[in-house]
Amino acid sequence: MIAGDEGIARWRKVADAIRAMIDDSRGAMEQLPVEAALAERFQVNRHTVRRAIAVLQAEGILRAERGRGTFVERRPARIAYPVGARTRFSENITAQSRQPAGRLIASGREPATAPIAAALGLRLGAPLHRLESMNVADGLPMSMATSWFPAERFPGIVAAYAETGSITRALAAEGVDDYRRMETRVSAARVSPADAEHLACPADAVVLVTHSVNLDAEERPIQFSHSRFLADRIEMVFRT
Amino acid sequence: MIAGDEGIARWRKVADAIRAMIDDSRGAMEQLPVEAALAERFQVNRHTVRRAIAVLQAEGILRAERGRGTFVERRPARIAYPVGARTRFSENITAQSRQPAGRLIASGREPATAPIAAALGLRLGAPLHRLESMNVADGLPMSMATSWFPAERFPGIVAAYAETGSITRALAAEGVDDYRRMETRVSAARVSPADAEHLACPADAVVLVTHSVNLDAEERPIQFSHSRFLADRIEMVFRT
DNA sequence: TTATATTTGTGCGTATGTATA
DNA sequence: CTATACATACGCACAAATATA
Repeated sequence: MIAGDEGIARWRKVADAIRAMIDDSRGAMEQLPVEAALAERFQVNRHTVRRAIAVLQAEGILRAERGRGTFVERRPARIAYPVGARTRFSENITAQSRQPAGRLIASGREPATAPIAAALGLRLGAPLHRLESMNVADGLPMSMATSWFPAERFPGIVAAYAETGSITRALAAEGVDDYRRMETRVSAARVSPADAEHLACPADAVVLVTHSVNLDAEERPIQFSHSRFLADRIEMVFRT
Repeated sequence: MIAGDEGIARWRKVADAIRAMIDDSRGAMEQLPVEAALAERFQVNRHTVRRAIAVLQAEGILRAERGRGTFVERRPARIAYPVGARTRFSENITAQSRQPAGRLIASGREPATAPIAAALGLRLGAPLHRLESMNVADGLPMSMATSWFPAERFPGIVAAYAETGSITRALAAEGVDDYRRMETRVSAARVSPADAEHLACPADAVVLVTHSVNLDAEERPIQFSHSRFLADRIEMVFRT
């Protein structure tokens, strides 16, 4: 295909060639030729083309749709998500004139594991309410979150969230007028299969993973949460 | 393979079964049976097993080595990387009794593009020094960074970095005794092929992507940087 | 040190399923 | 209903890296 490229697998060369095609078109190419045509053009088997397309899908450059074709992804700008002591999902989203919504996915009562007990200042095994939720902006899924609350202090937190779709309002219903975020730990990973299902994203999407602790006005921990934000839809902004 | 699972692809079922095997072993399983054995056990073609293994590799659960076998990844704990106004890579790393090192990968002189000019408060096309570097802790690559500095104010910044391996010391050599970080924007993505080469990581690794601006004591922007941290080696910690 | 076997990686051919146009 | 286009699955063959006798 190219001179002096003996040691490189064909599917890599095909992937590079397709990437170059897209770059060269400068945004003009919206759809890829069909797999059979690409296989013919590069003189390889259709499987080899498919492997190349698979990696380009993983890179977020292409999106294949069964029965329709393979399309070049135009990536939308990320929503900025300022994180600070007073971070609230709904406020962040409404501030960008988008429509926020929180949906209860699942909930349960469970004993505190070591890291959560430590974060919340509880004894090991203390009863917690676990709340799995999804956050949406303008109907587009943005993130999944798992939150733990001390069950004794917040007996009705799950019901309150189910009704209001907002952690802030659910906490208010349980008597917490104000709270602030203490620490946010940020990492990243591939989306889990279960989250991918809810977020309606590719199985190999990348998520920003955060762990954070919220404190009430008396500096008592009230919530430990673990959120997964779709990395191609959100960008976190920290001011220091 | 399992009753009542008609609509699910075989490779998915195999992937789920392997994931369950690993979970069930509770860390005891270090190596997977060979592909042929798995194909026999699950009564599928070897390609089907390979596809399942491919997704588990993408999830970071497995690592295949040609000629040796397929191994279960034990994931090492991430290094905490506190980010604040006074974030310095070397201080962060030494604070955890690890040995930091910065290496100059490439450099160049180029005109400011619109976003960089805006971030640095320069006119469009103003001359910049671009500095590509790699940061290492204990000999293990941690991140790649691209930094831009106003070329007129910092004519010798590249040489100073090449000599010291530290942005802080290079800026000091150029007359900046102190600086602070203004804003950090955090997202995530798959590693680029070029970065994967330098970081010696899998081609499908996930990176935390940050964009940040540093200011000198007079609040003048002195540096715009774009860093890519390997997400499985580092966790950023923001205190708010 | 040298063969040989083992194990993963690549590539092709073929067939069939499923969603879309 | 038919043709198109991507998705899944199997079988075969050989290459490349590693392990073992």
